Amino acid sequence: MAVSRVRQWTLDSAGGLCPQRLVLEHVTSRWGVLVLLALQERSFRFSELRREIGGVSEKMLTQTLQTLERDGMVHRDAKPVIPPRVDYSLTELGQEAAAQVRSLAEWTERRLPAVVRAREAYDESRAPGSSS
Amino acid sequence: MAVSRVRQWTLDSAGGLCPQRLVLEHVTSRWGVLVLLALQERSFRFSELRREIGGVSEKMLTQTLQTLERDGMVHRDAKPVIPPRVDYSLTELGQEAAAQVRSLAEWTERRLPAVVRAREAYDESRAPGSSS
DNA sequence: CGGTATCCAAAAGGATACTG
DNA sequence: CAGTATCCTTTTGGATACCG
Repeated sequence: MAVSRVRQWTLDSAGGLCPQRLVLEHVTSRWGVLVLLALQERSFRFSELRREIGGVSEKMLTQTLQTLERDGMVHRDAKPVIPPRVDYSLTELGQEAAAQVRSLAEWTERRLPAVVRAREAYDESRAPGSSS
Repeated sequence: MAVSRVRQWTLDSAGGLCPQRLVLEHVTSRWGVLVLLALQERSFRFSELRREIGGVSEKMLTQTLQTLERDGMVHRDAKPVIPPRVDYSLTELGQEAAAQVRSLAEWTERRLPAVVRAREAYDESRAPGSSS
């Protein structure tokens, strides 16, 4: 399969990220993950989504939504009313992305105990005083 | 299911990332993805892995490997010989992580054409001169 | 060979003020 | 309400030099 060729996933000739890597970056980015998970449930208005996620600045939410919209994952529905009302939802492509991300998120959650144990073992194995 | 609670995946009380989010960050990080994909094939020595991935600095490869080792994904086997020889391979947990990441990577690759089309449509719809 | 330590440039990200 | 524009801080990451 094509993905087995690791070099394909590294830098492009110009020193930037390859196209597929950019998409992966967008959907797994700090806020991208949370936007996809939230919108998978239902559509949200901008401020509503901001409250739902929590801790995200206006700037970053705007940027994340625009990136995902450009990538064809998010649909933006701006109603021409005053005050402005904009609804965000997932496209077909976005639903697929959200499903992938959710799968990864659920694996992470399932295996978190194993990771925590590994960390404790790792930290203890080189803790100061362990050999005195 | 637990992951549907988006708030659980956002910031912790101290303003940092929640534990599961940190793990996800590690396995989907720029070099973490490439390390997992490479080591899924076979084990590598440090310099060998560095060449295989390409474009990664010593510092970042070291950092990535240490993070993944601490998380219990990567096994580090340092042979006490001169010159030093260190082999890296995936643990059981790491193999699971690699499988998840590969699945996401393959989806990205499959759907890249749709993303590219979406981007073109997006860019063209607000290209200067489209309304003059 | 396989790292560590340090320094510095670049990029990400938050706070604030302002606009349609 | 839903952004945009600007500034500034924090984080990331690469280059270099050195060590076991």
